[in-house]
Amino acid sequence: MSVRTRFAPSPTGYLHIGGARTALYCWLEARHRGGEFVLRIEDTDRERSTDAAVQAILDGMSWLGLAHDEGPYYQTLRMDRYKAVAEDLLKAGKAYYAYESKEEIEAMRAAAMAKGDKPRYDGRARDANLPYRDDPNRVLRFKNPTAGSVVFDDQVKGRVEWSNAELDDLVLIRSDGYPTYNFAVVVDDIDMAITEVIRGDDHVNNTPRQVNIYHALGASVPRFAHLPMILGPDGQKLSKRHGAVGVMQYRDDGFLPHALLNYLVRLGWSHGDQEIFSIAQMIELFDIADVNKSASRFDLDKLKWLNQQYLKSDPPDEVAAHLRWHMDAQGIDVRSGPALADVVVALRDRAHTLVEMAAKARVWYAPLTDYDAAAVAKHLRTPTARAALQAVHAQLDALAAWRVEAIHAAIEAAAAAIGEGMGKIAQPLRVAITGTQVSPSIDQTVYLAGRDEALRRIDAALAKVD
RNA sequence: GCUCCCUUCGUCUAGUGGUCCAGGACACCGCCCUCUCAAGGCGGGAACACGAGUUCGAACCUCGUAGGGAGCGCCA
Repeated sequence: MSVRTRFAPSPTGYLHIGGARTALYCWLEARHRGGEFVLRIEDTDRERSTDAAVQAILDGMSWLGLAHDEGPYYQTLRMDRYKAVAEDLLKAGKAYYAYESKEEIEAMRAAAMAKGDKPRYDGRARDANLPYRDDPNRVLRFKNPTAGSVVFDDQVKGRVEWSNAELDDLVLIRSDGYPTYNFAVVVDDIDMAITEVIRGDDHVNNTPRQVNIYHALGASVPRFAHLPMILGPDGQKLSKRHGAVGVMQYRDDGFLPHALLNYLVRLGWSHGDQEIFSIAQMIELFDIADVNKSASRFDLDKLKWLNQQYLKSDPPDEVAAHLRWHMDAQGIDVRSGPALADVVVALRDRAHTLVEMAAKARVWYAPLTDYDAAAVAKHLRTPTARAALQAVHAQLDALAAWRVEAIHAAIEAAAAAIGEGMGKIAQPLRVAITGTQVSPSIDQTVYLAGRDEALRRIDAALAKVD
Protein backbone atom coordinates (compact mmCIF):
# COMPACT_ATOMS: atom_id res chain seq x y z
CA MET A 1 0.00 0.00 0.00
CA SER A 2 1.31 3.40 -0.87
CA VAL A 3 2.24 5.80 1.87
CA ARG A 4 -0.28 8.51 2.60
CA THR A 5 0.23 11.30 5.09
CA ARG A 6 -2.03 14.16 6.00
CA PHE A 7 -1.88 17.55 7.59
CA ALA A 8 -5.09 18.34 9.40
CA PRO A 9 -5.17 21.80 10.95
CA SER A 10 -8.20 23.32 12.56
CA PRO A 11 -8.91 26.73 11.08
CA THR A 12 -8.95 28.80 14.22
CA GLY A 13 -6.02 31.05 13.36
CA TYR A 14 -3.08 31.40 11.04
CA LEU A 15 -0.59 28.68 10.21
CA HIS A 16 1.87 28.88 13.06
CA ILE A 17 5.42 27.66 13.33
CA GLY A 18 4.60 24.35 14.99
CA GLY A 19 1.92 23.60 12.42
CA ALA A 20 4.26 24.52 9.61
CA ARG A 21 6.84 22.05 10.81
CA THR A 22 4.22 19.33 11.15
CA ALA A 23 3.08 20.06 7.62
CA LEU A 24 6.66 20.00 6.40
CA TYR A 25 7.39 16.63 7.99
CA CYS A 26 4.15 15.16 6.59
CA TRP A 27 4.99 16.51 3.18
CA LEU A 28 8.60 15.29 3.30
CA GLU A 29 7.63 11.84 4.47
CA ALA A 30 5.13 11.50 1.64
CA ARG A 31 7.62 12.79 -0.93
CA HIS A 32 10.47 10.73 0.44
CA ARG A 33 8.50 7.54 0.20
CA GLY A 34 6.78 8.32 -3.05
CA GLY A 35 3.36 8.62 -1.49
CA GLU A 36 0.61 11.22 -1.26
CA PHE A 37 0.14 14.16 1.01
CA VAL A 38 -3.44 15.11 1.82
CA LEU A 39 -4.74 18.28 3.37
CA ARG A 40 -7.78 18.18 5.58
CA ILE A 41 -9.44 21.06 7.36
CA GLU A 42 -10.82 20.08 10.74
CA ASP A 43 -13.55 22.60 11.11
CA THR A 44 -16.03 20.86 13.35
CA ASP A 45 -15.59 23.48 16.02
CA ARG A 46 -18.18 25.88 14.65
CA GLU A 47 -17.50 28.42 17.36
CA ARG A 48 -13.89 29.06 16.47
CA SER A 49 -13.47 28.07 12.83
CA THR A 50 -13.42 30.86 10.26
CA ASP A 51 -13.08 31.12 6.51
CA ALA A 52 -10.36 33.68 6.99
CA ALA A 53 -8.34 31.15 8.96
CA VAL A 54 -8.80 28.53 6.25
CA GLN A 55 -7.45 31.03 3.76
CA ALA A 56 -4.56 31.94 6.06
CA ILE A 57 -3.55 28.31 6.33
CA LEU A 58 -3.79 27.79 2.57
CA ASP A 59 -1.72 30.94 2.02
CA GLY A 60 0.92 29.79 4.47
CA MET A 61 1.19 26.37 2.87
CA SER A 62 1.47 27.84 -0.55
CA TRP A 63 4.08 30.41 0.46
CA LEU A 64 6.14 27.58 1.93
CA GLY A 65 5.66 25.54 -1.21
CA LEU A 66 4.08 22.58 0.56
CA ALA A 67 1.68 21.43 -2.11
CA HIS A 68 -0.90 18.80 -1.24
CA ASP A 69 -1.82 16.00 -3.60
CA GLU A 70 -5.37 15.67 -2.34
CA GLY A 71 -7.87 17.90 -0.67
CA PRO A 72 -8.48 20.10 1.03
CA TYR A 73 -11.20 18.02 2.58
CA TYR A 74 -13.53 19.73 5.00
CA GLN A 75 -14.96 17.83 7.91
CA THR A 76 -18.12 19.89 7.92
CA LEU A 77 -18.84 18.49 4.47
CA ARG A 78 -18.64 14.95 5.76
CA MET A 79 -21.29 15.08 8.46
CA ASP A 80 -23.43 12.36 6.93
CA ARG A 81 -20.50 10.02 6.92
CA TYR A 82 -19.75 10.50 10.63
CA LYS A 83 -23.40 9.95 11.46
CA ALA A 84 -23.51 6.77 9.42
CA VAL A 85 -20.42 5.36 11.09
CA ALA A 86 -21.78 6.33 14.49
CA GLU A 87 -25.01 4.54 13.63
CA ASP A 88 -23.04 1.40 12.78
CA LEU A 89 -21.24 1.52 16.08
CA LEU A 90 -24.52 1.93 17.91
CA LYS A 91 -26.08 -1.03 16.11
CA ALA A 92 -23.05 -3.14 16.83
CA GLY A 93 -23.42 -2.39 20.53
CA LYS A 94 -20.12 -0.50 20.58
CA ALA A 95 -21.68 2.83 21.40
CA TYR A 96 -24.59 4.03 23.47
CA TYR A 97 -26.74 7.05 24.16
CA ALA A 98 -26.24 8.97 27.36
CA TYR A 99 -28.25 11.90 28.68
CA GLU A 100 -26.39 13.30 31.67
CA SER A 101 -26.39 17.04 32.03
CA LYS A 102 -23.19 19.08 32.15
CA GLU A 103 -23.72 19.52 35.87
CA GLU A 104 -23.98 15.80 36.47
CA ILE A 105 -20.81 15.19 34.50
CA GLU A 106 -19.12 17.94 36.44
CA ALA A 107 -20.08 16.19 39.64
CA MET A 108 -18.71 12.86 38.41
CA ARG A 109 -15.38 14.47 37.67
CA ALA A 110 -15.24 16.07 41.04
CA ALA A 111 -16.03 12.75 42.67
CA ALA A 112 -13.32 10.98 40.72
CA MET A 113 -10.79 13.65 41.65
CA ALA A 114 -11.76 13.34 45.28
CA LYS A 115 -10.95 9.63 45.07
CA GLY A 116 -7.53 10.42 43.64
CA ASP A 117 -8.62 9.32 40.17
CA LYS A 118 -8.61 11.15 36.89
CA PRO A 119 -11.66 13.29 36.31
CA ARG A 120 -13.86 11.32 33.95
CA TYR A 121 -17.23 9.95 32.96
CA ASP A 122 -18.23 7.04 35.17
CA GLY A 123 -20.03 5.03 32.51
CA ARG A 124 -23.38 4.97 34.26
CA ALA A 125 -25.37 4.79 31.02
CA ARG A 126 -23.03 2.25 29.45
CA ASP A 127 -25.19 -0.79 30.04
CA ALA A 128 -28.54 0.93 30.40
CA ASN A 129 -29.33 0.53 26.74
CA LEU A 130 -31.13 3.85 26.66
CA PRO A 131 -33.18 4.42 23.52
CA TYR A 132 -32.87 7.46 21.31
CA ARG A 133 -34.92 10.36 22.54
CA ASP A 134 -35.12 14.03 21.87
CA ASP A 135 -33.12 15.56 24.64
CA PRO A 136 -30.74 18.54 24.67
CA ASN A 137 -28.21 16.46 26.60
CA ARG A 138 -28.21 13.49 24.24
CA VAL A 139 -24.73 12.35 23.23
CA LEU A 140 -23.44 9.13 21.75
CA ARG A 141 -20.62 7.60 23.74
CA PHE A 142 -18.08 4.99 22.79
CA LYS A 143 -17.91 1.75 24.75
CA ASN A 144 -14.24 1.75 25.47
CA PRO A 145 -12.80 -1.64 26.41
CA THR A 146 -12.47 -1.92 30.17
CA ALA A 147 -9.81 -4.60 30.33
CA GLY A 148 -6.37 -5.03 28.91
CA SER A 149 -4.27 -2.32 27.39
CA VAL A 150 -3.66 -0.50 24.15
CA VAL A 151 -0.23 -0.55 22.61
CA PHE A 152 1.10 1.37 19.67
CA ASP A 153 4.53 1.79 18.25
CA ASP A 154 5.17 5.46 17.82
CA GLN A 155 7.71 6.30 15.13
CA VAL A 156 9.14 9.02 17.31
CA LYS A 157 8.38 8.10 20.91
CA GLY A 158 8.79 4.37 20.59
CA ARG A 159 6.44 1.83 22.16
CA VAL A 160 3.63 3.37 24.15
CA GLU A 161 1.38 1.24 26.30
CA TRP A 162 -1.82 2.41 27.91
CA SER A 163 -4.09 0.60 30.31
CA ASN A 164 -7.73 0.67 29.23
CA ALA A 165 -8.67 1.21 32.84
CA GLU A 166 -7.33 4.75 32.41
CA LEU A 167 -9.73 5.54 29.60
CA ASP A 168 -13.36 6.52 29.87
CA ASP A 169 -16.24 6.35 27.42
CA LEU A 170 -15.63 9.35 25.26
CA VAL A 171 -18.31 11.22 23.39
CA LEU A 172 -18.53 10.35 19.70
CA ILE A 173 -21.43 12.56 18.67
CA ARG A 174 -22.10 15.75 20.58
CA SER A 175 -25.52 16.98 21.57
CA ASP A 176 -25.48 19.38 18.63
CA GLY A 177 -25.03 16.46 16.27
CA TYR A 178 -21.41 17.22 15.40
CA PRO A 179 -18.77 14.54 15.81
CA THR A 180 -16.00 15.05 18.32
CA TYR A 181 -12.42 15.38 17.21
CA ASN A 182 -11.36 11.91 18.35
CA PHE A 183 -14.14 10.31 16.35
CA ALA A 184 -13.92 12.42 13.21
CA VAL A 185 -10.14 11.98 12.83
CA VAL A 186 -10.43 8.24 12.97
CA VAL A 187 -13.26 8.09 10.45
CA ASP A 188 -11.39 10.47 8.17
CA ASP A 189 -8.05 8.75 8.43
CA ILE A 190 -9.68 5.43 7.62
CA ASP A 191 -11.70 6.82 4.70
CA MET A 192 -8.72 8.70 3.33
CA ALA A 193 -6.52 5.62 3.65
CA ILE A 194 -3.94 7.47 5.73
CA THR A 195 -1.02 5.21 6.56
CA GLU A 196 1.12 7.59 8.63
CA VAL A 197 -0.44 9.88 11.17
CA ILE A 198 2.12 12.58 11.88
CA ARG A 199 1.04 15.25 14.35
CA GLY A 200 2.03 17.22 17.42
CA ASP A 201 2.72 15.27 20.57
CA ASP A 202 -0.10 16.99 22.38
CA HIS A 203 -2.08 14.19 20.72
CA VAL A 204 -0.18 11.26 22.22
CA ASN A 205 -2.73 11.05 24.98
CA ASN A 206 -5.58 10.83 22.49
CA THR A 207 -4.00 8.06 20.52
CA PRO A 208 -4.99 5.10 22.71
CA ARG A 209 -8.62 6.16 22.56
CA GLN A 210 -8.38 6.44 18.82
CA VAL A 211 -6.73 3.07 18.48
CA ASN A 212 -9.68 1.54 20.31
CA ILE A 213 -12.03 3.16 17.84
CA TYR A 214 -10.04 1.76 14.95
CA HIS A 215 -10.40 -1.67 16.50
CA ALA A 216 -14.13 -1.21 17.05
CA LEU A 217 -14.47 -0.26 13.40
CA GLY A 218 -12.45 -3.25 12.30
CA ALA A 219 -10.01 -0.97 10.51
CA SER A 220 -6.27 -1.35 10.35
CA VAL A 221 -4.40 1.07 12.55
CA PRO A 222 -2.01 3.50 10.84
CA ARG A 223 1.48 4.19 12.06
CA PHE A 224 1.77 7.14 14.39
CA ALA A 225 4.51 9.70 14.75
CA HIS A 226 4.14 12.32 17.46
CA LEU A 227 6.33 15.34 17.02
CA PRO A 228 7.79 17.15 20.01
CA MET A 229 6.77 20.72 20.63
CA ILE A 230 8.51 23.86 19.49
CA LEU A 231 9.03 26.21 22.41
CA GLY A 232 9.79 29.90 22.51
CA PRO A 233 13.39 31.08 23.04
CA ASP A 234 12.68 31.19 26.77
CA GLY A 235 11.59 27.57 26.90
CA GLN A 236 7.98 28.56 27.38
CA LYS A 237 5.16 27.75 25.04
CA LEU A 238 5.44 29.67 21.77
CA SER A 239 3.08 32.61 21.85
CA LYS A 240 2.50 36.09 20.55
CA ARG A 241 4.88 37.29 23.22
CA HIS A 242 7.70 35.88 21.11
CA GLY A 243 6.80 38.01 18.13
CA ALA A 244 6.23 36.19 14.89
CA VAL A 245 4.21 33.05 15.36
CA GLY A 246 2.30 33.06 12.07
CA VAL A 247 4.23 31.79 9.09
CA MET A 248 3.27 34.74 6.90
CA GLN A 249 4.81 37.06 9.43
CA TYR A 250 8.17 35.56 8.47
CA ARG A 251 7.59 36.57 4.89
CA ASP A 252 6.81 40.08 6.05
CA ASP A 253 9.91 40.06 8.23
CA GLY A 254 12.08 39.34 5.22
CA PHE A 255 12.70 35.61 5.32
CA LEU A 256 12.89 33.33 2.30
CA PRO A 257 10.51 30.37 2.45
CA HIS A 258 13.34 27.95 1.78
CA ALA A 259 15.30 29.35 4.72
CA LEU A 260 12.36 28.87 7.06
CA LEU A 261 11.88 25.32 5.78
CA ASN A 262 15.56 24.58 6.29
CA TYR A 263 15.41 25.96 9.81
CA LEU A 264 12.29 23.97 10.61
CA VAL A 265 13.56 20.70 9.19
CA ARG A 266 16.62 20.91 11.44
CA LEU A 267 14.53 21.56 14.52
CA GLY A 268 14.08 18.03 15.74
CA TRP A 269 15.79 16.26 12.90
CA SER A 270 19.31 16.12 11.58
CA HIS A 271 21.57 14.39 9.16
CA GLY A 272 25.04 14.24 10.63
CA ASP A 273 26.67 17.63 10.69
CA GLN A 274 24.81 19.03 7.71
CA GLU A 275 23.09 22.37 8.21
CA ILE A 276 22.09 23.43 4.72
CA PHE A 277 19.60 21.34 2.81
CA SER A 278 18.10 21.95 -0.59
CA ILE A 279 14.50 20.87 -0.92
CA ALA A 280 15.63 17.90 -2.98
CA GLN A 281 18.08 16.87 -0.25
CA MET A 282 15.44 17.16 2.43
CA ILE A 283 13.20 14.85 0.45
CA GLU A 284 16.01 12.43 -0.18
CA LEU A 285 17.35 12.32 3.38
CA PHE A 286 14.35 12.89 5.61
CA ASP A 287 12.96 9.96 7.53
CA ILE A 288 10.29 10.37 10.15
CA ALA A 289 11.95 7.66 12.23
CA ASP A 290 14.99 9.91 12.71
CA VAL A 291 13.04 12.65 14.43
CA ASN A 292 14.07 13.57 17.99
CA LYS A 293 11.92 12.93 21.02
CA SER A 294 12.46 16.12 22.92
CA ALA A 295 11.06 19.61 22.54
CA SER A 296 13.22 22.30 21.02
CA ARG A 297 13.41 26.04 21.24
CA PHE A 298 12.96 28.47 18.44
CA ASP A 299 16.18 30.41 17.80
CA LEU A 300 15.75 33.47 15.64
CA ASP A 301 19.51 34.00 15.33
CA LYS A 302 19.98 30.72 13.61
CA LEU A 303 17.07 31.38 11.28
CA LYS A 304 18.65 34.70 10.36
CA TRP A 305 21.96 33.04 9.68
CA LEU A 306 20.30 30.49 7.42
CA ASN A 307 18.36 33.21 5.68
CA GLN A 308 21.57 35.01 4.87
CA GLN A 309 23.13 31.81 3.60
CA TYR A 310 20.32 31.60 1.06
CA LEU A 311 20.46 35.29 0.30
CA LYS A 312 24.10 34.68 -0.58
CA SER A 313 23.77 31.46 -2.50
CA ASP A 314 20.48 31.83 -4.38
CA PRO A 315 20.71 33.31 -7.89
CA PRO A 316 20.62 37.12 -7.54
CA ASP A 317 17.70 37.35 -9.95
CA GLU A 318 15.59 35.15 -7.73
CA VAL A 319 16.50 37.07 -4.62
CA ALA A 320 15.79 40.28 -6.52
CA ALA A 321 12.19 39.19 -7.08
CA HIS A 322 11.71 38.81 -3.32
CA LEU A 323 13.55 42.05 -2.67
CA ARG A 324 11.28 43.87 -5.07
CA TRP A 325 8.28 42.83 -2.99
CA HIS A 326 9.89 44.33 0.11
CA MET A 327 10.94 47.49 -1.68
CA ASP A 328 7.33 47.98 -2.65
CA ALA A 329 6.25 47.24 0.90
CA GLN A 330 8.64 49.92 2.14
CA GLY A 331 7.35 52.38 -0.42
CA ILE A 332 10.57 52.57 -2.38
CA ASP A 333 10.16 53.22 -6.07
CA VAL A 334 12.46 50.81 -7.88
CA ARG A 335 11.75 52.13 -11.38
CA SER A 336 14.58 54.62 -11.28
CA GLY A 337 17.81 53.26 -9.95
CA PRO A 338 20.20 50.36 -10.42
CA ALA A 339 19.24 46.82 -11.40
CA LEU A 340 17.93 45.00 -8.33
CA ALA A 341 20.12 41.97 -8.94
CA ASP A 342 23.20 44.23 -8.66
CA VAL A 343 21.87 45.59 -5.41
CA VAL A 344 21.38 42.06 -4.11
CA VAL A 345 24.99 41.21 -4.87
CA ALA A 346 26.18 44.36 -3.11
CA LEU A 347 24.06 43.85 -0.01
CA ARG A 348 23.72 40.12 0.56
CA ASP A 349 26.83 39.94 2.72
CA ARG A 350 25.43 42.72 4.86
CA ALA A 351 21.82 41.79 5.46
CA HIS A 352 20.21 38.89 7.24
CA THR A 353 16.74 39.63 5.98
CA LEU A 354 15.11 41.13 2.92
CA VAL A 355 13.65 43.85 5.11
CA GLU A 356 17.17 44.92 6.08
CA MET A 357 18.30 44.64 2.51
CA ALA A 358 15.47 46.81 1.22
CA ALA A 359 16.17 49.43 3.86
CA LYS A 360 19.85 49.54 2.90
CA ALA A 361 18.98 49.68 -0.79
CA ARG A 362 16.90 52.80 -0.39
CA VAL A 363 19.95 55.03 -0.69
CA TRP A 364 20.21 54.28 -4.43
CA TYR A 365 16.56 54.81 -5.24
CA ALA A 366 15.60 57.92 -3.34
CA PRO A 367 17.19 61.37 -3.28
CA LEU A 368 19.78 61.79 -0.55
CA THR A 369 18.45 64.24 1.96
CA ASP A 370 19.59 63.00 5.34
CA TYR A 371 23.22 63.21 6.33
CA ASP A 372 24.40 61.60 9.53
CA ALA A 373 25.85 64.44 11.58
CA ALA A 374 28.63 62.34 13.06
CA ALA A 375 29.61 61.09 9.62
CA VAL A 376 29.78 64.60 8.24
CA ALA A 377 31.82 65.84 11.20
CA LYS A 378 34.26 62.99 11.04
CA HIS A 379 34.86 62.65 7.33
CA LEU A 380 33.81 65.83 5.61
CA ARG A 381 35.18 68.39 8.05
CA THR A 382 38.74 67.30 7.59
CA PRO A 383 41.73 69.03 6.02
CA THR A 384 41.84 66.52 3.15
CA ALA A 385 38.14 66.10 2.39
CA ARG A 386 37.86 68.86 -0.17
CA ALA A 387 40.87 67.76 -2.17
CA ALA A 388 39.77 64.14 -1.99
CA LEU A 389 36.25 64.83 -3.26
CA GLN A 390 37.48 67.12 -5.98
CA ALA A 391 40.01 64.57 -7.16
CA VAL A 392 37.52 61.75 -7.22
CA HIS A 393 34.95 63.94 -8.95
CA ALA A 394 37.42 64.66 -11.71
CA GLN A 395 38.36 61.01 -12.11
CA LEU A 396 34.78 59.76 -12.20
CA ASP A 397 33.74 62.50 -14.56
CA ALA A 398 36.46 61.46 -16.98
CA LEU A 399 35.69 57.74 -16.84
CA ALA A 400 34.96 56.13 -20.19
CA ALA A 401 32.89 53.21 -18.98
CA TRP A 402 30.78 53.14 -15.82
CA ARG A 403 31.89 49.79 -14.44
CA VAL A 404 32.84 48.68 -10.95
CA GLU A 405 36.45 47.84 -11.82
CA ALA A 406 36.91 51.12 -13.65
CA ILE A 407 35.44 53.04 -10.74
CA HIS A 408 37.76 51.24 -8.38
CA ALA A 409 40.75 52.27 -10.48
CA ALA A 410 39.49 55.84 -10.65
CA ILE A 411 39.23 56.09 -6.87
CA GLU A 412 42.73 54.70 -6.47
CA ALA A 413 43.98 57.20 -9.00
CA ALA A 414 42.32 60.02 -7.07
CA ALA A 415 43.98 58.81 -3.87
CA ALA A 416 47.35 58.74 -5.58
CA ALA A 417 46.76 62.21 -6.99
CA ILE A 418 46.38 63.74 -3.55
CA GLY A 419 49.00 61.51 -1.97
CA GLU A 420 46.67 59.76 0.48
CA GLY A 421 45.61 56.20 1.21
CA MET A 422 42.26 54.61 0.39
CA GLY A 423 40.85 55.43 3.79
CA LYS A 424 41.25 59.17 3.35
CA ILE A 425 39.31 59.11 0.13
CA ALA A 426 36.80 56.29 0.56
CA GLN A 427 35.23 57.57 3.75
CA PRO A 428 34.48 61.14 2.60
CA LEU A 429 33.22 59.69 -0.67
CA ARG A 430 31.03 57.22 1.19
CA VAL A 431 29.52 60.02 3.23
CA ALA A 432 28.95 61.97 0.05
CA ILE A 433 27.14 59.12 -1.69
CA THR A 434 25.20 57.64 1.24
CA GLY A 435 25.20 60.26 3.98
CA THR A 436 26.56 57.61 6.34
CA GLN A 437 29.81 55.93 7.25
CA VAL A 438 28.63 52.45 6.39
CA SER A 439 27.92 50.91 3.02
CA PRO A 440 29.17 48.19 0.67
CA SER A 441 32.65 48.56 -0.81
CA ILE A 442 33.12 52.07 -2.08
CA ASP A 443 33.42 51.14 -5.75
CA GLN A 444 30.09 49.28 -5.67
CA THR A 445 28.48 52.03 -3.65
CA VAL A 446 29.46 54.59 -6.25
CA TYR A 447 28.63 52.32 -9.18
CA LEU A 448 25.08 51.69 -7.97
CA ALA A 449 24.43 55.42 -7.61
CA GLY A 450 25.03 55.93 -11.33
CA ARG A 451 27.42 58.50 -12.72
CA ASP A 452 25.15 61.53 -12.80
CA GLU A 453 23.81 61.00 -9.34
CA ALA A 454 27.25 60.21 -7.94
CA LEU A 455 28.69 63.45 -9.29
CA ARG A 456 25.68 65.38 -8.01
CA ARG A 457 26.11 63.94 -4.54
CA ILE A 458 29.81 64.72 -4.52
CA ASP A 459 28.99 68.31 -5.38
CA ALA A 460 26.42 68.42 -2.60
CA ALA A 461 28.99 67.07 -0.16
CA LEU A 462 31.57 69.58 -1.29
CA ALA A 463 29.12 72.27 -0.24
CA LYS A 464 29.16 70.85 3.26
CA VAL A 465 32.91 70.68 3.63
CA ASP A 466 33.26 74.05 5.23
C1' G B 1 -4.36 14.61 41.99
C1' C B 2 -3.91 10.78 38.07
C1' U B 3 -1.74 9.01 33.31
C1' C B 4 1.77 9.53 29.50
C1' C B 5 6.18 11.80 27.53
C1' C B 6 11.00 14.30 27.73
C1' U B 7 16.41 15.51 29.83
C1' U B 8 24.32 16.12 25.72
C1' C B 9 27.69 23.16 25.39
C1' G B 10 23.29 29.49 26.29
C1' U B 11 20.51 27.35 21.67
C1' C B 12 19.89 23.44 17.50
C1' U B 13 22.17 18.89 17.41
C1' A B 14 26.09 14.33 16.39
C1' G B 15 26.62 10.21 19.30
C1' U B 16 22.94 3.49 19.64
C1' G B 17 28.93 -0.22 25.26
C1' G B 18 35.45 0.86 23.92
C1' U B 19 37.64 4.99 18.04
C1' C B 20 34.38 10.60 23.21
C1' C B 21 39.11 13.70 28.97
C1' A B 22 32.28 14.05 23.71
C1' G B 23 32.07 16.26 17.24
C1' G B 24 29.44 20.14 14.14
C1' A B 25 26.34 24.60 13.72
C1' C B 26 24.13 29.34 15.70
C1' A B 27 25.38 32.91 19.33
C1' C B 28 29.63 34.95 22.12
C1' C B 29 35.07 36.34 22.54
C1' G B 30 40.03 36.99 20.08
C1' C B 31 43.20 37.27 15.76
C1' C B 32 43.74 37.76 10.37
C1' C B 33 41.85 40.16 5.98
C1' U B 34 40.26 45.37 5.10
C1' C B 35 38.03 51.89 2.24
C1' U B 36 33.47 51.52 6.46
C1' C B 37 30.15 47.69 7.76
C1' A B 38 29.74 43.00 6.68
C1' A B 39 31.15 38.41 4.57
C1' G B 40 35.21 35.05 4.83
C1' G B 41 39.52 32.47 7.24
C1' C B 42 41.85 30.87 11.79
C1' G B 43 41.51 30.18 17.03
C1' G B 44 38.98 30.18 22.08
C1' G B 45 35.61 29.36 26.19
C1' A B 46 31.27 26.29 26.75
C1' A B 47 27.55 20.18 27.81
C1' C B 48 26.58 14.03 28.78
C1' A B 49 20.52 16.74 35.08
C1' C B 50 21.69 13.77 39.70
C1' G B 51 22.37 8.96 42.29
C1' A B 52 22.82 3.88 42.31
C1' G B 53 23.42 -0.63 39.48
C1' U B 54 24.92 -4.01 35.19
C1' U B 55 29.84 -4.45 32.77
C1' C B 56 36.78 -5.36 32.16
C1' G B 57 34.61 -0.71 30.24
C1' A B 58 28.58 3.66 30.01
C1' A B 59 26.65 9.84 27.17
C1' C B 60 24.90 5.19 25.25
C1' C B 61 21.68 -0.59 29.14
C1' U B 62 18.53 -0.98 34.09
C1' C B 63 16.36 1.23 38.37
C1' G B 64 15.50 5.40 41.26
C1' U B 65 15.57 10.90 42.19
C1' A B 66 15.07 15.79 40.47
C1' G B 67 13.46 19.13 36.80
C1' G B 68 10.42 20.14 32.48
C1' G B 69 6.17 19.19 29.25
C1' A B 70 1.48 17.19 27.62
C1' G B 71 -3.22 15.20 28.52
C1' C B 72 -7.30 14.07 31.79
C1' G B 73 -13.85 18.49 27.55
C1' C B 74 -20.10 17.68 24.10
C1' C B 75 -11.70 22.08 21.82
C1' A B 76 -9.02 20.39 18.28
